[in-house]
Amino acid sequence: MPSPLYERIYAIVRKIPAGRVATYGQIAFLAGLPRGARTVGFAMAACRDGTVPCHRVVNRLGGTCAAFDAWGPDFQRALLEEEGVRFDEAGRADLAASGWDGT
DNA sequence: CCGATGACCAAAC
DNA sequence: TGTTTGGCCATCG
Repeated sequence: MPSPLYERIYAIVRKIPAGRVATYGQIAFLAGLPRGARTVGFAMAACRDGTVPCHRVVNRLGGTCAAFDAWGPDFQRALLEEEGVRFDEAGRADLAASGWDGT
Protein backbone atom coordinates (compact mmCIF):
# COMPACT_ATOMS: atom_id res chain seq x y z
CA MET A 1 0.00 0.00 0.00
CA PRO A 2 1.82 3.02 -1.31
CA SER A 3 1.72 6.53 0.07
CA PRO A 4 -1.67 8.31 0.25
CA LEU A 5 -0.41 10.58 -2.48
CA TYR A 6 -0.30 7.60 -4.81
CA GLU A 7 -3.87 6.67 -3.94
CA ARG A 8 -4.94 10.22 -4.67
CA ILE A 9 -3.23 10.12 -8.06
CA TYR A 10 -4.76 6.72 -8.81
CA ALA A 11 -8.20 8.06 -7.83
CA ILE A 12 -7.85 10.92 -10.30
CA VAL A 13 -6.67 8.63 -13.09
CA ARG A 14 -9.60 6.30 -12.41
CA LYS A 15 -11.95 9.29 -12.80
CA ILE A 16 -10.72 9.82 -16.35
CA PRO A 17 -13.66 8.93 -18.61
CA ALA A 18 -13.14 6.60 -21.56
CA GLY A 19 -12.28 8.29 -24.82
CA ARG A 20 -10.36 11.02 -23.00
CA VAL A 21 -6.71 11.45 -22.14
CA ALA A 22 -5.09 13.48 -19.38
CA THR A 23 -1.56 14.80 -19.17
CA TYR A 24 0.79 14.19 -16.24
CA GLY A 25 0.80 17.91 -15.51
CA GLN A 26 -3.00 17.96 -15.36
CA ILE A 27 -3.15 15.01 -12.99
CA ALA A 28 -0.32 16.45 -10.92
CA PHE A 29 -2.27 19.68 -10.60
CA LEU A 30 -5.45 17.87 -9.53
CA ALA A 31 -3.40 15.77 -7.11
CA GLY A 32 -2.03 18.90 -5.50
CA LEU A 33 1.33 18.90 -7.27
CA PRO A 34 1.15 21.73 -9.84
CA ARG A 35 4.79 21.11 -10.71
CA GLY A 36 5.08 17.45 -9.76
CA ALA A 37 4.41 15.89 -13.12
CA ARG A 38 7.45 13.66 -12.54
CA THR A 39 5.98 12.39 -9.31
CA VAL A 40 2.79 11.44 -11.13
CA GLY A 41 4.83 9.48 -13.64
CA PHE A 42 6.60 7.78 -10.75
CA ALA A 43 3.24 6.83 -9.26
CA MET A 44 2.09 5.51 -12.64
CA ALA A 45 5.25 3.45 -12.86
CA ALA A 46 4.09 1.68 -9.71
CA CYS A 47 0.46 1.43 -10.81
CA ARG A 48 0.31 -2.30 -10.33
CA ASP A 49 -3.21 -1.97 -8.89
CA GLY A 50 -4.66 -2.93 -12.25
CA THR A 51 -7.64 -0.67 -11.59
CA VAL A 52 -5.82 2.40 -12.88
CA PRO A 53 -6.27 3.16 -16.61
CA CYS A 54 -2.72 4.45 -16.86
CA HIS A 55 -3.02 4.04 -20.64
CA ARG A 56 -5.24 7.14 -20.60
CA VAL A 57 -2.37 9.14 -19.13
CA VAL A 58 -0.05 10.64 -21.72
CA ASN A 59 2.69 13.23 -21.68
CA ARG A 60 2.08 16.78 -22.83
CA LEU A 61 3.31 15.92 -26.32
CA GLY A 62 0.25 13.67 -26.53
CA GLY A 63 2.51 10.73 -27.26
CA THR A 64 2.81 7.40 -25.55
CA CYS A 65 5.23 6.81 -22.69
CA ALA A 66 8.51 4.97 -22.90
CA ALA A 67 7.28 2.14 -20.68
CA PHE A 68 4.32 1.58 -22.99
CA ASP A 69 6.60 1.70 -25.98
CA ALA A 70 8.48 -1.14 -24.33
CA TRP A 71 5.67 -3.60 -25.00
CA GLY A 72 4.49 -1.72 -28.09
CA PRO A 73 3.59 1.94 -28.74
CA ASP A 74 0.74 0.90 -31.02
CA PHE A 75 -0.80 -0.88 -28.06
CA GLN A 76 -1.67 2.25 -26.14
CA ARG A 77 -2.49 4.22 -29.26
CA ALA A 78 -4.84 1.55 -30.58
CA LEU A 79 -6.37 1.21 -27.14
CA LEU A 80 -7.06 4.93 -26.89
CA GLU A 81 -8.40 4.97 -30.45
CA GLU A 82 -10.69 2.14 -29.43
CA GLU A 83 -12.02 4.38 -26.64
CA GLY A 84 -12.59 7.20 -29.10
CA VAL A 85 -9.50 9.33 -28.65
CA ARG A 86 -8.59 11.28 -31.78
CA PHE A 87 -5.03 11.16 -33.11
CA ASP A 88 -3.33 13.51 -35.51
CA GLU A 89 -0.99 12.74 -38.39
CA ALA A 90 1.94 12.99 -36.02
CA GLY A 91 0.51 9.99 -34.17
CA ARG A 92 -0.13 12.06 -31.06
CA ALA A 93 -3.36 12.22 -29.08
CA ASP A 94 -5.42 15.34 -29.76
CA LEU A 95 -5.48 16.85 -26.30
CA ALA A 96 -7.44 19.80 -27.69
CA ALA A 97 -10.37 17.51 -28.62
CA SER A 98 -9.98 14.43 -26.40
CA GLY A 99 -8.15 16.14 -23.56
CA TRP A 100 -9.70 15.63 -20.14
CA ASP A 101 -10.63 18.93 -18.43
CA GLY A 102 -11.15 17.24 -15.08
CA THR A 103 -14.90 16.73 -15.35
C1' DC B 1 20.49 13.81 5.75
C1' DC B 2 22.44 13.97 1.02
C1' DG B 3 22.94 12.31 -3.70
C1' DA B 4 21.03 10.04 -7.61
C1' DT B 5 17.07 8.59 -10.48
C1' DG B 6 12.60 8.88 -13.10
C1' DA B 7 6.22 6.65 -17.67
C1' DC B 8 7.75 14.96 -16.97
C1' DC B 9 7.19 20.10 -18.30
C1' DA B 10 8.41 24.57 -19.99
C1' DA B 11 11.53 27.61 -22.09
C1' DA B 12 15.53 28.38 -25.12
C1' DC B 13 18.53 27.28 -29.33
C1' DT C 1 10.21 21.47 -36.05
C1' DG C 2 13.24 18.85 -33.35
C1' DT C 3 16.75 18.87 -29.88
C1' DT C 4 18.96 20.61 -25.59
C1' DT C 5 19.02 22.77 -20.72
C1' DG C 6 17.21 23.61 -16.25
C1' DG C 7 13.89 22.84 -12.75
C1' DC C 8 9.97 20.47 -10.24
C1' DC C 9 8.34 16.59 -6.68
C1' DA C 10 8.76 12.11 -4.50
C1' DT C 11 11.21 7.67 -3.72
C1' DC C 12 15.44 4.82 -3.01
C1' DG C 13 20.52 3.80 -1.65
